[in-house]
Amino acid sequence: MPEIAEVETVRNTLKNMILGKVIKSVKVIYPKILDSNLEEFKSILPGKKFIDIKRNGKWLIFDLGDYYLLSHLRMEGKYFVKNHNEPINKHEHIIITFIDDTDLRYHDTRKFGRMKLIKKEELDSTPEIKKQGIEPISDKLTKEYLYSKIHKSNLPIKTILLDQTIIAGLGNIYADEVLFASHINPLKKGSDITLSDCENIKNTSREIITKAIDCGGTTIKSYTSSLGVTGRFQQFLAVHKREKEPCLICKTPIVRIKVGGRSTYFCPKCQK
DNA sequence: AGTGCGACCCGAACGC
DNA sequence: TGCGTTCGGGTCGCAC
Repeated sequence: MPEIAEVETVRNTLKNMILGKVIKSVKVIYPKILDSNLEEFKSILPGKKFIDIKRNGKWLIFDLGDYYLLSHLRMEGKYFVKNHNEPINKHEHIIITFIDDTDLRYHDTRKFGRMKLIKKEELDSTPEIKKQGIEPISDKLTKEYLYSKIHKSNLPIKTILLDQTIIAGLGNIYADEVLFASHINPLKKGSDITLSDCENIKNTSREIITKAIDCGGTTIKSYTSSLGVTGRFQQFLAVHKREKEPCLICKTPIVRIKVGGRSTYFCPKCQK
């Protein structure tokens, strides 16, 4: 599932593949992916050029000149660049064809991803972007900021870390990893989180996301015509998806519980 | 306002 | 073997 590091990898890879390309036509096979008017989407895109690709939290932001195309991959969204004459896969829902007869194809087995076309000046007032919190790799993420957002909440810290309006881009995997690295129990209430905890969360989230982005970067060479989201970060996971396996620090079996409806992995000894 | 939960999807894992 | 059922996961929107 793409989190901030995977989205950053997709962004960098796509920049190398589609910047400068001009759209010839658009085919929308599954319109529910769009949070925009279908007819507008199909009529506005042709003629636009991909000028840049930005990112905010888990949102990809394609710069088309006077418009932005926003794209959220949710669980399994992927982009593929293919020749226009290749057969359309059953999970390819949006096809953007360029004047050089290559396609940018949006592929999503779960159909959870979303796209939205907005005028450039609307970016800062678009709800999806406006409510993004501070990214883990931003200098603006301070322990004081985190403490102010966390210490009045009765929710478990795991749930708080998944709130994109506080930290933008952390998902279920990295939230578990950050809490393990910070020695914080995922069920600890926001109101019990200390300033020192916040400093740990700030530091470990920056370290983990930076490392994950670096890992994603190392896989760029393996992308050819397909742009998956399989980074190499898996090999560094300390707790996530490691139920019953020994803790890397103390050998205690990793425990899996549900927090706020989400699978949560932690070490009961290291994360009291 | 803060919180909880169903809905959205469908492939994989599971149960019989 | 093959069928039906359950689960997961990010975010939204509705209910309380």
